[in-house]
Amino acid sequence: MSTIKDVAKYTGLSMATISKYLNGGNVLEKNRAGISEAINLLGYHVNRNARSLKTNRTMTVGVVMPTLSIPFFGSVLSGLDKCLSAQGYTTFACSYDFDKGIELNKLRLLSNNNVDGIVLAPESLTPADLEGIRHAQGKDCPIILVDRTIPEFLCDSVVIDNLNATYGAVEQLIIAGHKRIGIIVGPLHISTAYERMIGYLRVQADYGMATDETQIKVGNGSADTELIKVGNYDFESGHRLFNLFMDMPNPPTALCVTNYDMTLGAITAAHERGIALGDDMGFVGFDAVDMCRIISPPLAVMEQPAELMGLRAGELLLRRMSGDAEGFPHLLRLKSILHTPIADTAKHDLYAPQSAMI
Amino acid sequence: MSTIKDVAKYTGLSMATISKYLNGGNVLEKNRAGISEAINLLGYHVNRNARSLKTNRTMTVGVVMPTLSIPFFGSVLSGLDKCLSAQGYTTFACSYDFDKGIELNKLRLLSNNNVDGIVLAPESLTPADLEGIRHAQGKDCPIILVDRTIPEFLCDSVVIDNLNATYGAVEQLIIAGHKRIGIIVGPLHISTAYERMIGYLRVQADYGMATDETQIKVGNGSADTELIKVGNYDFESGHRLFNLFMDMPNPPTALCVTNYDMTLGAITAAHERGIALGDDMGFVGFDAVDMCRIISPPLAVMEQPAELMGLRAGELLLRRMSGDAEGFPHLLRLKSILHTPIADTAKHDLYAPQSAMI
DNA sequence: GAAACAAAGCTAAACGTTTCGTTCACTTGG
DNA sequence: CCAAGTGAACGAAACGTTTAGCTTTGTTTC
Repeated sequence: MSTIKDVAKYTGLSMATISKYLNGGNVLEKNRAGISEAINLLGYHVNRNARSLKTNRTMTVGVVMPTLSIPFFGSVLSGLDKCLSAQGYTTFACSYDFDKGIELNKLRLLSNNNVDGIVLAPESLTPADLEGIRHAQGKDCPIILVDRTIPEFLCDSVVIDNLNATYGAVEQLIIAGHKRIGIIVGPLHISTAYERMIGYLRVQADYGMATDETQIKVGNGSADTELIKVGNYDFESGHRLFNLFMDMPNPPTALCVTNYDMTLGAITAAHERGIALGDDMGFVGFDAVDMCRIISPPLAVMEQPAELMGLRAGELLLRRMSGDAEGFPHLLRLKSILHTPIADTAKHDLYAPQSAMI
Repeated sequence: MSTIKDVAKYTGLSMATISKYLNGGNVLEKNRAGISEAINLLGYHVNRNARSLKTNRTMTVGVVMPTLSIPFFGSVLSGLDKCLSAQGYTTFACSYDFDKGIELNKLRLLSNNNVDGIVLAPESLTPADLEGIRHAQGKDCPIILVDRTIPEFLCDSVVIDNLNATYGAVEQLIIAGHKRIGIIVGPLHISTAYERMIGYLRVQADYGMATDETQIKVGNGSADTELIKVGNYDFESGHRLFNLFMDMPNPPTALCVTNYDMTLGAITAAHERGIALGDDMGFVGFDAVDMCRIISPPLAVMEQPAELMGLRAGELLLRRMSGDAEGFPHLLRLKSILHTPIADTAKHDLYAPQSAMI
């Protein structure tokens, strides 16, 4: 493998000049040509390790996700990569398979691994864990949280306006005349799940519905009430809880299901029971846009802009890595998009200050 | 950030000794203790760049996938990461979004990026492209192909026994008495799609069925015949082609659909038309295991061991990176698993020499 | 107690860049 | 014609490791 020294020797210039050329400095036109020729001839490539050793920047960012086996996080990663690779960064991706130990480990590994920045979709990490990480790393390496926040931990974050998402979804059902609306949410220690539940509660309060029966008892492990069921964000939960709802003596007339896998599970269960969602019962799902559009009758569905979320997180991270600390901690909430069978809501204006946030 | 020099100074030992300690060499017990203490106190971490510069190994592998937004490739990645991170490697993941230009670019980037190994699920790359890459990199950096092979390119690969997968799937349908069996395959320039089609043709030949009407005309862009439809491996294809089949004057009585998204599309279309798959018509899908199991009636489905594929690719790559070139090029075919509504086939013995391969 | 040997530690030279402080060779304006 | 100014190139030191080859120390053996 040839080095800068070889190129210098070949061209008769000094190493410093070659380096300047490589980094976009001023070099005479005739020398440019010579260097370029030499580089091609010798098959020279920059040695990123040597460069990183010297500059203390690796031009890599680490990404840590709960899993990569569901499309949502894959899309986030995809958006991130698009944004970052355009600026010459490469992305280290890893998942922790919902395991707290691995989550912390991977994060440690990355932060000792000299990445220039970190993007994390957390699940079980505490503020103390994160502080530990932040403290351990020498140079400061910005961290951006995506999709989920960590209570009491100050950090830049890019998330969905979960509260307004369910607020809007359930509002549609209310306007359609439903009085008894059920919801299937995720594990409540995950911020997205909690916020979605709050949106559900709030819209009903605002419309003067939903009295004591939607009272929740968070903290004792289960928040299940007659109309709120807590699942695990997986297919099986959606399927099981849909059936649970339908087996009630007085089932809800409409349902909101709050993530992709659970939506698939619920739709499947409905088909099995011969219930035509949308006709026989009100329904809004999450994320399964293609599927809900093509099904008949088409279903209303809330789309989370996963790829956009990755993109925005990337942009914010780029700013932080360039040393711009303005507005820290910055919280960016992206609007989700309600696709109704009638007409999609406008796709522009995806930013949303979460007006009604608790 | 403290360095080996600081640790050396603190302990009164030389840098060489500290390095020996870090790399598992012989160091006196009392010195071990001292070094360990110093490391904790000073918050020392190895600088991977300096180490890599010296050793010419980065302990990273690059992974290039068509997309990360579908669960299959995410699972492959997950398996890879599990295997490699256990040996101290970290994984660089990127996707090329089905774009040939990006595919080549990402690969180039990685291979100039000093990764120690590469895992690739190719789509449009030619043997010449790959040879170029191989030639450009100074030290040899092993490449493993996953899921798809490249014709006429010698390379270690880990793939599914696609031929036997459809062979087995369609055989089930034949045994159940079906005489007219349709198949929805993917783009035929992708090896998986082509092989799956061949399996379909061969089993029918073996059972003395399927004469001229299943003749294919590959090469003129479309291989569509009455019973073979070529889709794009996406939801919309599955939906559309299922309807196409059903709108025929003489539709098939059974159908095999050969990937996840198209299976979802087909199931959806069937529901819309009120066709009970499994009862009204024979059906075998691919990959949507959870869904097919929970649906009623449950559907037969062919599961591709995605995570295992990642695992095996990781193991093979580890061997290659350690310098063991035995048996190159090694082709590993993993058996897919047929889940029938009656009983799953045994899950052990996932290796399959593809006996009947063309 | 000397010779032989092994274990542990040390010195110093790399690895391939970047960058700081200089020098050199021109222009230009007065 | 000179002083000042400018753009391009240079020399050399550093970044934090690893490692070959050497020295010291300690133990065993006769």
